[in-house]
Amino acid sequence: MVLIDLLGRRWVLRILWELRGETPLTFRALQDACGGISPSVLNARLADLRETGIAEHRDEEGYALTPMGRELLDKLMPLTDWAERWEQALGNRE
Amino acid sequence: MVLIDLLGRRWVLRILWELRGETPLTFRALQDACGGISPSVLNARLADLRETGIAEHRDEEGYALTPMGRELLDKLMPLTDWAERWEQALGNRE
DNA sequence: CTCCTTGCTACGTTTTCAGTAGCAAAAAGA
DNA sequence: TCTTTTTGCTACTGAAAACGTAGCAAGGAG
Repeated sequence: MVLIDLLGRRWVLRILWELRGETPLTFRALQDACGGISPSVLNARLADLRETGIAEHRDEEGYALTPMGRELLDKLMPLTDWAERWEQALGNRE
Repeated sequence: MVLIDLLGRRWVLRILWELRGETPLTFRALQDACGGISPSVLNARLADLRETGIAEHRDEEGYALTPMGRELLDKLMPLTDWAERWEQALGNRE
């Protein structure tokens, strides 16, 4: 339930997704990747993710997922299969 | 990405979770299950979920997941394992 | 000393959500 | 038939959150 609350906040899933790469992203790079999220909100969400041990800020590198955060992302990735079929089903009905 | 956008909206994950049972829920039952979400927002989110074929309203019964919605939930359920370890790790550090 | 990058904070505007009230339609009960 | 309930919402106001832009302090590069 705590997880539902966290993931249900706007931008959290997106940030997780944008941090899927191997190399860390700077604050501004992450902002751009998310398509122009405002810095105050990004900062708030990063605080959430850091407090819960999902993301971290590495000095001289930028933001990245913790090992735990990466596990979470790994559990989320299989959704792409479903999402593909889903989007196709949606397309066929409009 | 469309999925990230949809699931990232407030209450959507929660509604999905509350519809996990076998029997459909009425509008008000769902409202109570979500802990008092306001009806206008619930209605908006249900519209989102119906438009995307994830939930549906069955006459004389109430709201329930479509087969596709249930598949999505099935893909989401394995997260409980991770969430348990995560909450435990959080508890140990505060 | 200047210029650029980085990680933010400030702040006014806009959007969304919360919370309560209530309505029309259908079903249930008397 | 005439309430009373239940159900699925809509309306409205105030509060909270997000947007969008500006800008600042600290550090590094030139």
